[in-house]
Amino acid sequence: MGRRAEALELAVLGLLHDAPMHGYELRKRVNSLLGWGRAFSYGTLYPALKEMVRRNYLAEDAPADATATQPARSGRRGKIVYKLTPEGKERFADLMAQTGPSAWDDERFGVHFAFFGRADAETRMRILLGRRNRLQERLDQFRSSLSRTRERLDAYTLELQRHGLESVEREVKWLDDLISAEQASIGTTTAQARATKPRATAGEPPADPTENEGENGR
Amino acid sequence: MGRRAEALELAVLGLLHDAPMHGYELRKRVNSLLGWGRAFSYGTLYPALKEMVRRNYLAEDAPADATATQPARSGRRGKIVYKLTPEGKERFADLMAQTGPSAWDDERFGVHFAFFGRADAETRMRILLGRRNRLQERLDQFRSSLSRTRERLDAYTLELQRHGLESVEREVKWLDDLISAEQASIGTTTAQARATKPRATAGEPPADPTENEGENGR
DNA sequence: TGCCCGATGTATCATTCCGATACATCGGAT
DNA sequence: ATCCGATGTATCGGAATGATACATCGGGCA
Repeated sequence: MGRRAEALELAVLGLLHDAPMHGYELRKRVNSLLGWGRAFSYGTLYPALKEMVRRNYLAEDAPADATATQPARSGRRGKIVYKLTPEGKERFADLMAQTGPSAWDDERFGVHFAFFGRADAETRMRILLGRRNRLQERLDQFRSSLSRTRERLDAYTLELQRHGLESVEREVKWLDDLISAEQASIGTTTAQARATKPRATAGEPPADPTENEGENGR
Repeated sequence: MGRRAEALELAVLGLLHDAPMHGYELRKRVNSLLGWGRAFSYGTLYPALKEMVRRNYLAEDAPADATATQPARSGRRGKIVYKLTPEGKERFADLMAQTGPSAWDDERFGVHFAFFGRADAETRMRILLGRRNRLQERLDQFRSSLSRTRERLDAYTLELQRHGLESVEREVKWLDDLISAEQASIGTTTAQARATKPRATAGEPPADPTENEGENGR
């Protein structure tokens, strides 16, 4: 199926879990959900949506808007609202429950993480751990290959390498913090509304006192 | 031609500038040069190499290795060493001198930066500035879109957003530092071998929004 | 001595994916 | 009144990937 398409499928399923949407908005949401990464194009989204309808994960729905009576207007190209079917919910649950490399993959980890609120604690932990280990591994072989060829690099190339390394290191640290937070919350939670936030670092950047945190709503 | 292919072309040209190589090693070097990003596959590399040979940027060369005499062995699939032609050097210089979005693009910035040592100071500065502004812009619209929909996000999604934001902010800071370093070295250097390293973490932050080409991504 | 195996090496191809574009409607600014 | 940018659905040529095939080589080891 292709890793990327799989990530897209999960993202669509997850977003439609909250509310029905049409393609245009879906695309914006998916791409802002993953923010940083490469954006999905319509050439990927629409075929994917069709396939998902075909498999009965989604249902199309053309809402009768204000202009109620729309008779046999053939060439009419109306808005199409997609919503989740029960099969779609099931599919989402299946995909979320996966803990193999297909979950901590570069392409797919972000989507999985975004919907962690709908996964169980054990799954979360396995994915976090898997992701962390993969990055750590990559870090190690990168470092060793660097030390083998360091002498012949000019200053800019070297700086690029250093910066890349630092980024991945930071990523690992982020994951470590998240893992700690998860572990802490396992101890304190059994059948009770959890209030612990996954945020465990002492950051200040946004300077923006928000109270959000409904934990996972719906 | 495709952004990605262009990045690959520049990387190949730049690497062969130092020493001839064959495809296998070329691929390893290119991919470790960019480290973090997506790796190029052979299905991309070999066709690209052929095209570059066709355009006369590269010359193939089957070196007579230690086992000197290799007679009319027909089906022999030998190693192919690629080396830069004068046209190739020219092409490299042309690509490096570009300062449009095609230089500070997500795909291409890294390669350009890696070979900054062979670009002049003015080009370096323009690319750095362009890249910085592009990221800053992306940051702004991301922040505003976040504040518009913040209330309905669950904790994990929010954390993902926050982390993405932080990464880009850090990237901008990195660029700011590099820009400061470049500016400092402009003052002290005219027609002299520069020994200053690009790394100098005493940034004079943004200060001045110079001209920018905006070009939008998603 | 022979054999196996992982690294090196070149090459291709079906499938997947992107980027550009076409087409259409709508609300708001001038 | 009309222009224009945002919203919206859809497709297609071509670019890129991931998998695979094929081949050589050096070294470990029974």
